[in-house]
Amino acid sequence: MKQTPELISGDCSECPIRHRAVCSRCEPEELDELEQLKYYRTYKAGQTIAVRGDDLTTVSSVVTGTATLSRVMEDGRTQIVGLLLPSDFIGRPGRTHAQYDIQAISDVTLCCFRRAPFEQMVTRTPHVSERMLEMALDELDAARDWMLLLGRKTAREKVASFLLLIQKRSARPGGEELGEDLRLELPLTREVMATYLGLTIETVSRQLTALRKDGVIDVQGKKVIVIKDLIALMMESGDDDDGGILD
Amino acid sequence: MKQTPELISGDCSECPIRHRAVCSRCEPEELDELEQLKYYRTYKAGQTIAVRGDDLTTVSSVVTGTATLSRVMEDGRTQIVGLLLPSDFIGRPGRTHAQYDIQAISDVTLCCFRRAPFEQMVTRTPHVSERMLEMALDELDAARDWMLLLGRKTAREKVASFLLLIQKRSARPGGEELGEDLRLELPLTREVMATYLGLTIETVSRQLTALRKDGVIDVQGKKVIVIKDLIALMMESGDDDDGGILD
DNA sequence: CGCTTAATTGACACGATTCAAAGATAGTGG
DNA sequence: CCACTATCTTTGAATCGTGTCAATTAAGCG
Repeated sequence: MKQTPELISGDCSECPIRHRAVCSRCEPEELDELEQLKYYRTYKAGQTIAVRGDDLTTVSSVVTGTATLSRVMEDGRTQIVGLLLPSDFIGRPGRTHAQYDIQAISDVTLCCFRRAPFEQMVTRTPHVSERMLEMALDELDAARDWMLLLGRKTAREKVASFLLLIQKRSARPGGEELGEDLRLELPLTREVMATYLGLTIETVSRQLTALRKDGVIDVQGKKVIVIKDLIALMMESGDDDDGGILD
Repeated sequence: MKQTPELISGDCSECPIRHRAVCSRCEPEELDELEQLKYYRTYKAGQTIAVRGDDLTTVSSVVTGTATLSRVMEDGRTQIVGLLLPSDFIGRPGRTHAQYDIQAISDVTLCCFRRAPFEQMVTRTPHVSERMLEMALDELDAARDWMLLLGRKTAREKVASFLLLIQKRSARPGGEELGEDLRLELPLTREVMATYLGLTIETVSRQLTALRKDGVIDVQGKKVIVIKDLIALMMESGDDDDGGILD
């Protein structure tokens, strides 16, 4: 679990998620206000950030690392219902208790705000609430796409869709259309994949093997997957194109 | 498909969804402004309201009736990703194309606004955008709960959960703790149920039969289901309680 | 280099789907 | 008012995909 401790300056203008988080639309003076409220908190990989029912005294943005949102049934069956990546927001106005379990799956840094002052701030600064609405609606779309996957896709389609999701999210903007950003470094175990896809570990493993044998991907060790045939993988995922809906 | 045409006055203060829709927090003068923009549009049961990719020139609130949001795969597999009930909102700021197919499953009346003027209005009236954020986050929670259902629940649990969902939503506020609002009039065919639950029609039918044979429910004709044992049904649904998270 | 944990593979079981047919229901017209 | 018809629902039998349980292999770390 060694990881270079990423030193994060207190200066919001230097923040790696400056342009995407809830604060992305803020004017300099609004940023100043946020800057006074915020503080950082870090979690190690595997650590629990919150469990369902917890009193949420803070809200936060993910600055670095990855966390999962999940729901657990009484008998232990678990479904990951969201992946929290840098710039994603944790908590919501008007809700004092956590609805989901939140776990760090890599080392995570959060930019935290005490809830009450943050909520006051939000009502005063439309730039924050506008951005929060936009982010919430994006998450809603993502959740609904995932519902299609969970409800209707086969195991093979699920795994293919997952690899494409990771590929899209880890793509460095600009440059990868040259073709060779198709090497995925998964920060995730098979268990996390399975829990996200509504499958078992064994099934995920079998589907990866099958895709490898069919020449679509290459599996190198536990954490690296190379997409050998992106077009084929897209076909396997069962997704149609977006019909030109990329507002 | 006969249905008494519900005459809806143009007066927002008389509106059946006045207290729950995006406009619920508006001051009288804000309502006046909305009133000038709005117009009603009706759809018959079964009619398509929008298909994925459509140019959305309007946004709207459901006033009466029920509609579904769904995603369809190329080969026809379909998943309903949301139920639109009175007060639910259709469309989103900053998005010009429909992301989902929208279909009326009963006769539906929408309160419509042309998109551009509505968006301008929203930026000026925080009461609307606040409410939209709240509603979006509620929908997100509902979507995530549904992900647990789709990913991890058995067919029997899915059907039980569905009946409880309908029961909760059709419960008249106050009064049903006397016990006998447990007669559900489903406006839905088995097909809609199946498409919502990620199952086939046959499986839904079998599970309803099984629940009936076990004395949990009673099925009267196609559209009426009586919950004979609510506690048992809750057990069957696989949901734990909410841990006291009812903000 | 060995040890611990994660991942893979295999055999089998079970639940849900598929395909097919019969039964019930609601709407229509005589 | 009843028969007729189209549609929806239920039921049955066989199949297929994924889960379960168990054993083996590989990877990563001290």
